[in-house]
Amino acid sequence: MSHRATLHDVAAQAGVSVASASRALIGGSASLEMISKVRRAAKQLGYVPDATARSLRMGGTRQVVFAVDDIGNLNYVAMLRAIEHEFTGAGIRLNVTATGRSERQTLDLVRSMNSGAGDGLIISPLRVTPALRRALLETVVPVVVIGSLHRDVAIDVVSVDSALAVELAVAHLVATGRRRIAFLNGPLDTHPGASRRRGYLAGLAAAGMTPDESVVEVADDFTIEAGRRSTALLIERRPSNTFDAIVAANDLLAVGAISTCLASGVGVPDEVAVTGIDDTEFAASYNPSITSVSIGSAERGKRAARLLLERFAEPTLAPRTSAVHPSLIARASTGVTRGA
Amino acid sequence: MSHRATLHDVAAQAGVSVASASRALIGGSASLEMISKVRRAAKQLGYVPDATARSLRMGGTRQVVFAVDDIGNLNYVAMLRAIEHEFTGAGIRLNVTATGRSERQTLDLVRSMNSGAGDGLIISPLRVTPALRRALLETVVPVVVIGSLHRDVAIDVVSVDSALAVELAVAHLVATGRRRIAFLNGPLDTHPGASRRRGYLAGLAAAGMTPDESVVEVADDFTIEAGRRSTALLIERRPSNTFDAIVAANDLLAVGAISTCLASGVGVPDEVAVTGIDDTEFAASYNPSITSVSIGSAERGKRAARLLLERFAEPTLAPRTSAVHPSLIARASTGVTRGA
DNA sequence: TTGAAAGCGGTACCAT
DNA sequence: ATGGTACCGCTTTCAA
Repeated sequence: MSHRATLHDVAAQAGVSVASASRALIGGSASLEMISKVRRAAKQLGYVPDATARSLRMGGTRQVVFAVDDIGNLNYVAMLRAIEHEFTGAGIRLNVTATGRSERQTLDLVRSMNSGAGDGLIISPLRVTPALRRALLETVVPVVVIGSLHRDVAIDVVSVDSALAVELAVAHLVATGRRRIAFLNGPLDTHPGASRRRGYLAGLAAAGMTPDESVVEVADDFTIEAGRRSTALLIERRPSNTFDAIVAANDLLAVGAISTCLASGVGVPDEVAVTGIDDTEFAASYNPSITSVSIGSAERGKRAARLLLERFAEPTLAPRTSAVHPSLIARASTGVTRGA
Repeated sequence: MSHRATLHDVAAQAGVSVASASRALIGGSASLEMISKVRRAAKQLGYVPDATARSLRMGGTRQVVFAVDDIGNLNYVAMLRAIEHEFTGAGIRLNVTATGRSERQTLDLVRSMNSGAGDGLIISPLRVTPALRRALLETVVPVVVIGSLHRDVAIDVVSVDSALAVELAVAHLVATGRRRIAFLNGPLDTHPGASRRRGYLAGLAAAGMTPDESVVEVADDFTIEAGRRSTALLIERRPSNTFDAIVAANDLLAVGAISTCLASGVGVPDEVAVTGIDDTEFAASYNPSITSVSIGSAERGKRAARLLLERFAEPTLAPRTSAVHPSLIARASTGVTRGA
């Protein structure tokens, strides 16, 4: 068997027309005899329908693309699992692609949707540049953004109040007696970076504290390594600029912060309390376990999938926004659940 | 613009034939005037070629599928990145799919390759069942397995001596003075589970130690949570069955082991040393940092991608096997690099 | 119920 | 260099 069997081969083998063969397999009108004849031939030849040809004819791959910046972030893994779960059963396959932090790659990916890469796109971009926004609008298939679009563009969005997440963290630290709260942020040109900074300032203001930029560091990425580097800078400036807490903009940064503190002999949570955001398994399992603000990653994934599914069914629906509420999970890194 | 522009539309707009339009865009023989005319029309209409149609005609999606069991394991993320890196530039898109631990899903995925899901498959299966082995053999597109196939089936494989990895861990523990070494394994019906058990026994034998099944636990998954549960059982049996080290079958299990030990008041590494396997970022950043045996995940991903690329170029190549060597990275969890 | 034939959107071979 | 056309594999009218 040097070549894959096509429907033609099956029809020939069964001694019927391709049309009949197609109907017999798909479930059109066909006699029982026809059905058994064709099925037998198909089995004999090991026939498998060609998805490409079917897509071309039917217009639509039964495939959805999920695009994330950093697949190494468990945050996205949680979304991925939830999305996959929604689609399984709907007979839709999920195509995960990491856009690798480069705008070029992201744009290519988004544009590829117009050439049939999938029937829909779920994307969670760190940076929403004008070019990306335009590309998303020009996409012919439905798009759902997990994150924010900055403007009222006509696209479905699942969002979370990222600033509020940080406010919750700050409030928790204040409530547990911390007085000088440092901030370990990610890049300011990302949406999370920008909004979390706002949340930090709002949180301080709510507590009647004045911000001090000397205890604010901006990591160049939302990763452990970047968190480590920036935390080292923070510590270097001590004790002249001291602090008794660090609010990290996500769990990976928090891990970087804690490991660096400990390696420098700074106790966590005794000397410095640390909080993260995302409530990943990483945070829950770290030592000490990390207080983190859940921004409902699994829930957002689930909602994104449903929005997409609903739009498939009803393409003329007005664009919708679905918001998830953040909630803080207190753990050992802020000293609240010590001994747990 | 209610409908996507097709090549027909472009040709009409430019006042030329579809054949000429195709050539002008693809790069066949065409006059400069033709090229500019067609390109202008294409831009005007926002024409984007349909990948599905092209695939059908050309035979081959420029897409490769990478299938892993647990996308939440950073081990696979390392492979993914390496693979992606190799394919980028070759103009091949990588389609990542998590097979979610269920054999059904895995089989469906593998079989879908025969219906044009991609031009090739890289798969790293935890369990190689007879059904999976058969499905892999029946696949019409090239397959590369990262792991092991148990038999000399005619498929490219990138492997690592998983048993040796555990032996290295045991030897390291022995060399650093540990005398009763517990083993936290993953499911025995997986390839890693089975071979790592062999490595554990071999390692003990090499050190002149006799195995004691009361310090061996088999977690029901290679995850943190499973590791936690099994470690709790291990600890429960102390001090009657004591141990001063735990060899975990991967980093996630190691994290589960350490966090459970610490939560139970068992010091790491003072009372119990712990080692992992995979050398993920998780291991490097944990507190204490975890001694882990690298099994070259990135390297294996890279090699798998290259094997596939080479087979694309030379389909008649004899099946090859490429082996990576494990190496131990000593960290704080075994007390060697304390204070680092 | 069945078969013949027209596409789906491209590409490539064939003449011109 | 250009246009006409067959064809990739499948689904779906349309007649018979």
